[in-house]
Amino acid sequence: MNKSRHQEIINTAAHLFKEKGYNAVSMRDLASKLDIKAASLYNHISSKQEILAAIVLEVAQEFTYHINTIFPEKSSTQEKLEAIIQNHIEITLRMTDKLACMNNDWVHLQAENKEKYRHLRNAYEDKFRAILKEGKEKGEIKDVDLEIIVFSFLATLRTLYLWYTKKTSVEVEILQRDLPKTLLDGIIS
Amino acid sequence: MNKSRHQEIINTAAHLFKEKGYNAVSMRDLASKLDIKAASLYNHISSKQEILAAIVLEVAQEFTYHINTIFPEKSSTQEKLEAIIQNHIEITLRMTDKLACMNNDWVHLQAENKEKYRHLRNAYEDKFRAILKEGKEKGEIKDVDLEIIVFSFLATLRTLYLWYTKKTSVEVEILQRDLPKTLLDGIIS
DNA sequence: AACAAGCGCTAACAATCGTTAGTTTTGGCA
DNA sequence: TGCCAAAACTAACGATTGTTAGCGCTTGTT
Repeated sequence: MNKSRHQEIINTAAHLFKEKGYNAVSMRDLASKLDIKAASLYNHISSKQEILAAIVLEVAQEFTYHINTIFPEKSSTQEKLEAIIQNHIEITLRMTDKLACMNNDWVHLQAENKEKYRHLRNAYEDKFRAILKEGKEKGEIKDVDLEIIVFSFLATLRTLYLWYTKKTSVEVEILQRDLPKTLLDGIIS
Repeated sequence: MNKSRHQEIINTAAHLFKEKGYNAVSMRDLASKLDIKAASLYNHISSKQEILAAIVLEVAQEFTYHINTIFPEKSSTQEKLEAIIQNHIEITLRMTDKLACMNNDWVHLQAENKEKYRHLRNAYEDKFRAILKEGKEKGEIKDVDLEIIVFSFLATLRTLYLWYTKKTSVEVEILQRDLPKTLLDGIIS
């Protein structure tokens, strides 16, 4: 039940891109999934590249928006990090296909759009870094190389969609309960 | 300084596949990087698909081999996990391009080769799971959902090559020192 | 009843793809 | 020097790619 044909095309594209990758999905593949001919797509979109940009930038902006809602001062570093983890889980559930597509296919964006994406992603990472840095200065976080924390957190959070495709959605509560534990407190008892 | 032209082709292909993805690299691209014509490639390899399979399966077998060298009984769970982390770091450094290619492009393998890869990967994950399970039974590991640990560890370890391209190789010792800490003991002080 | 817009269609384009056939060049060994 | 195999080349193939042009049907509004 899509609002417009435009959105329907983008959603279907995201689904196909997730499975096969941007370059392996032809406009004819996409059209056939929608039970129309490839040329008919161009009544709704202007190019294949535009579809990719719409998908990637939508998700990237979603992340940007959410990290900016996290209070700068009030809560503890731990609470902030937990909020970020919950954001990732929530977005992963809500827009699985588009998120997977963003992760795998942003490389295929052309000049301006690729730069826009890179900018959004860097801004997100910088926000994340800043939270960790503050936490380290306050002594709430261990003395471990900061970039390694950034990397290992985001590596896990960004690829949650891989986990979600394998498991049933019943186990989401377990993910929400145990993923923060694992990332924040480790696994050694 | 490659042993044979065959290896040189595969190494160059891995490099290009890493940057642009399997489908975005044409045989003409590959040939031109080697200063020859596309048709000349076929004196050394039989198809583009064969190149991909060689790359992906080589790396997958490397991982399989290494996890089988980890003692089943002797060492503690922590030591085993540290050994696995070191393996991932070492392989990431030694065959960055091929590893990246495996992670991104295994989807484009055809039937038999894709199945071979899936089998190797599943076997690796099972070994990893078994180590964790044993650790949990011995009480060496926290009572956290096992699949979440598997996922978050492997998500980080498999994408180390992303980190490596950004940072200088000088910081590898820091990675070897702090990544195990981060993954095993968490970041909250 | 006439019109316009939305949305599908067929047909075709130029470009590029992986790959093959057949030929020439190269370089090391007899 | 002459030979042979390895490895380069040119030319071309059929298929597929993203995209455009132009046409026709449907539907709701004037």
